[in-house]
Amino acid sequence: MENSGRQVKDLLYAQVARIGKAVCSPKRLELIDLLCQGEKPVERLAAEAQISLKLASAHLKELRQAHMVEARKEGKNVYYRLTGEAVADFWVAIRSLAEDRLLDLRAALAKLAEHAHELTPMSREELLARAKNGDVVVLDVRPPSEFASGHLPYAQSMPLDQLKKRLADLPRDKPVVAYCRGPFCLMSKEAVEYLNQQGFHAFRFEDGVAEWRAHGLPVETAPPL
Amino acid sequence: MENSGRQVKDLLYAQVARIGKAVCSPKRLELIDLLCQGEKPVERLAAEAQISLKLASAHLKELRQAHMVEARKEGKNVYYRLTGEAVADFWVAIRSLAEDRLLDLRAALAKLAEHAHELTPMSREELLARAKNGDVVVLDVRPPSEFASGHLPYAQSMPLDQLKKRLADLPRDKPVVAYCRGPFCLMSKEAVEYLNQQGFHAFRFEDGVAEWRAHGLPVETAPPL
DNA sequence: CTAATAATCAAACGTTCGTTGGAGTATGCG
DNA sequence: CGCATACTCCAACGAACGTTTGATTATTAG
Repeated sequence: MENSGRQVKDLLYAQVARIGKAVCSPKRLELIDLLCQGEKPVERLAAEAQISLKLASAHLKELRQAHMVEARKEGKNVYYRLTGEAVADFWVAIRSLAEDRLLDLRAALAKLAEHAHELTPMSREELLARAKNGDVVVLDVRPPSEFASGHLPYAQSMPLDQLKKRLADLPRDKPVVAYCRGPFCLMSKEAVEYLNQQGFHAFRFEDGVAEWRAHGLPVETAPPL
Repeated sequence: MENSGRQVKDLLYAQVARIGKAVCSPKRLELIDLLCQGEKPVERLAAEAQISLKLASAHLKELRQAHMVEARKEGKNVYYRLTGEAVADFWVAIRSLAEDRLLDLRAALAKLAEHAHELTPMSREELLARAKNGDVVVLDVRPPSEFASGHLPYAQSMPLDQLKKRLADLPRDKPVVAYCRGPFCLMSKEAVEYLNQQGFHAFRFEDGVAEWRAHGLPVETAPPL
């Protein structure tokens, strides 16, 4: 009786540990972060996480066995996606806990924002209101496919590699706020540094779509233009 | 430049993976679950998780290195506690995700509730309101020390091993709702089965204090009597 | 003081995990 | 058809992990 209780408990905790095992590898976490931006084929995931295709495939298999991602085959490609928003929320939660508890991580993030003035001094709600009014221009500097599968309201797609060619589209008299995949992504930082060099009033917004949605705010999925 | 970006990202994801590593072992998850009930010395943690003292010590060291628990020495004992409510919230979150995604876990939990009528057919808010009115009696069947360090409002302490002696304290004309450490704890199940055998109208409530608090509901820390 | 308790440390075991290389499977193209 | 692409499976390596054993450090009791 006492022993059967132990067996049940071992089984229950072991099941939760399957999720834990899935998120104990840095590369798997990075893949989850990438998949928060929308579904992608293995090849793209491997390239963006800078690992071999084989290794990406192996890690994705682990994530699939934990039912955190699922695959869809289309032509020669296998597209992976998260099994639900709960997985993205969990990624936001574990990253938040790590930021909260691990001083090393907080120090590393602070170093990324060493030019403090580059960080947007606005709350999510304020940004949303001012973007609605047209008081600020919100730029999504991720690749177009990620923009298409979900972006902040009133944001316009401005992939990092097109920024230099499309400077004329941007106002010089209004604040420009750039965001990308989230706090661990460096694309918006790069964009903001370049824009400020060119005389714009540019700020970085740390949220990605996953953080935005996890805090209960709306996300648009159809391109606005 | 591109390479330094990789180094930064590797560092960031590796930090988050420290949290993941801490929660990839079933025993460590069980220790976290136990510590959600309040601080405890190593010996008690080891006994309740049914592992050796040495092994418990080793696992607690891992958790300490992830800054999820901290220790306080008092006399011959070392008392461990969670470093904050965020850790308890995270435990609730990872367990919820596992319940959500892993069919094996859902099946095991359903088997625990095989007598469906034993589960409380009430929301948290409804239970709180009816307990306030005195329409139901809420029993905390955990050990007294855990009750003392935090319990549901209007609950009375009724440790499982004292239940048989104190049956006279319980009403036979009102529903009796018993809770314990949470969904993975079997104490409330045992209590409810016994009470129903004895002719009471007893129900199990799956939440523990951590679940209750994570959903934004109030927790009392001083014993009511 | 010595003896006993509570806990950690150090070493060692078998196991599992991350990663790589090679082979194998399905799909699309010419 | 044959070849290239996209991916998965299998085997193998070293590294890291979970667990146990024995020795070691604090603290209390006698």
